[in-house]
Amino acid sequence: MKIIIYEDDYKLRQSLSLLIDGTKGYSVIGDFPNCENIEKEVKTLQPDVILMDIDMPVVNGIEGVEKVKAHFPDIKILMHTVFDDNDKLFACLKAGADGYLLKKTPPVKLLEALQDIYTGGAPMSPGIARRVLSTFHQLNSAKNKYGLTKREKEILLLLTEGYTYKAISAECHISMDTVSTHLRNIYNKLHVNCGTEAVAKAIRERLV
Amino acid sequence: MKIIIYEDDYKLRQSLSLLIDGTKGYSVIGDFPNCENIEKEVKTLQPDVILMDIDMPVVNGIEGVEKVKAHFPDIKILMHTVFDDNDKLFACLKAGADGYLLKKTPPVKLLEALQDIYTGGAPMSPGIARRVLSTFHQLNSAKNKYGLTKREKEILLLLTEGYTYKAISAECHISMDTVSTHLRNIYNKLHVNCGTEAVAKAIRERLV
DNA sequence: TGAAAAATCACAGAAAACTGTGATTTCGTG
DNA sequence: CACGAAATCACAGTTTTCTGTGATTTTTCA
Repeated sequence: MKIIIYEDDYKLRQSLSLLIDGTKGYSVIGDFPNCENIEKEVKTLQPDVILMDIDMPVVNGIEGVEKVKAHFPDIKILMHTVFDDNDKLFACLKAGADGYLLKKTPPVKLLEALQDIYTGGAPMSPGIARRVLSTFHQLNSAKNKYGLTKREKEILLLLTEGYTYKAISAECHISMDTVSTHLRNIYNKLHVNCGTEAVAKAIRERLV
Repeated sequence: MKIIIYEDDYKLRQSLSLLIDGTKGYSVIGDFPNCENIEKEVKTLQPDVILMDIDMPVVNGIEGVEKVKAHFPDIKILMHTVFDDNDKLFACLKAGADGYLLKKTPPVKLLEALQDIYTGGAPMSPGIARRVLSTFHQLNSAKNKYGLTKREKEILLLLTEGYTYKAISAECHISMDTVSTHLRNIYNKLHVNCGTEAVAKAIRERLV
């Protein structure tokens, strides 16, 4: 397994390099203090895995991830950082990071994580994984917090699909005035003033 | 750590129970073939962790998760299943599962996962974790596949927030006709016919 | 610096959406 | 069965949105 390390702290970079390169099966083929020339470095060295800090001068880790993933989506990137706030975390995940470890992770776990990511896993520190999963949780909950009726949901759904009042009336076999009434009630229940706002709210809060 | 097992296969249930209960620090306080009376069982036994199969007769694991999490959100639930398709996976996560292991997981890893979930982690089989992370990936990509200009994105954003043409014209210090023109171009680029449809597409595809 | 892209404005008619007010019918449940 | 919630319809007036057509100015970039 060929590894590159990006880490601005010189001593830490050396320690990591020693630890990893000194373990059988792992080979550190490069280490750098920031992502300024990451494209060239990756292209030249062709690593399997990149161990990536976030907070680095000049070009930070998140930009680094974007650059690498744009050209080499198969190279795995393991974030290694002190940040455990949601903003940084999800920015990394969106950029395409394949794993996310906090720096307090013990060396043994770090080596395991490298192995894991190399073989198709997605290692995360415990709290991080929990945070990621919890983004899925509420998706279902509070499903009907606005008290929409069955018919109202049906009509709101059609509205989100671009149906006009007339088209809805045809689809539901009711008069346009009835559609109008339903939508009026929907707008009141959602506390919005027009169709576009209702659609936005419906999709954002997954009401449909 | 007090554990309940839900698993319809009698022999597997016995094996799991023996394995886990026979390990120091783990205590299996109940095992059942389905989730029919899960609320009562959980209330009576007060487990720390539930090991949950999905495909069970009468009341399946996903419904089980929903029932437990509705009343006891702090009890951790580790899914243990042969299914590795996205539908089942995300259904479980939305229901509130805290971890997801495939049945091919070796016993040692299963015990580790129980420990992990108990201490606030979210253990997942390698491929599963990868699948979960990849849902975040594309969120950024194809950002501008419709070729919207800066101004167009700005106006589309306002539209999704419920601004009328008039309000947009005020906000952007341009005439209503210009707003009209911009939106006309936006609708063309997005291949939609009206504002609501554009808003729906913009939010669904995260253009704004 | 010259062509293309982006942003701006104008006018006008047609279509659609929104609001107010009021009423009837259907349906499920205590 | 009675009651309330849900669903239905009607009418009318106002506002907003959409479409067609055409044009000018500003910016960007090869």
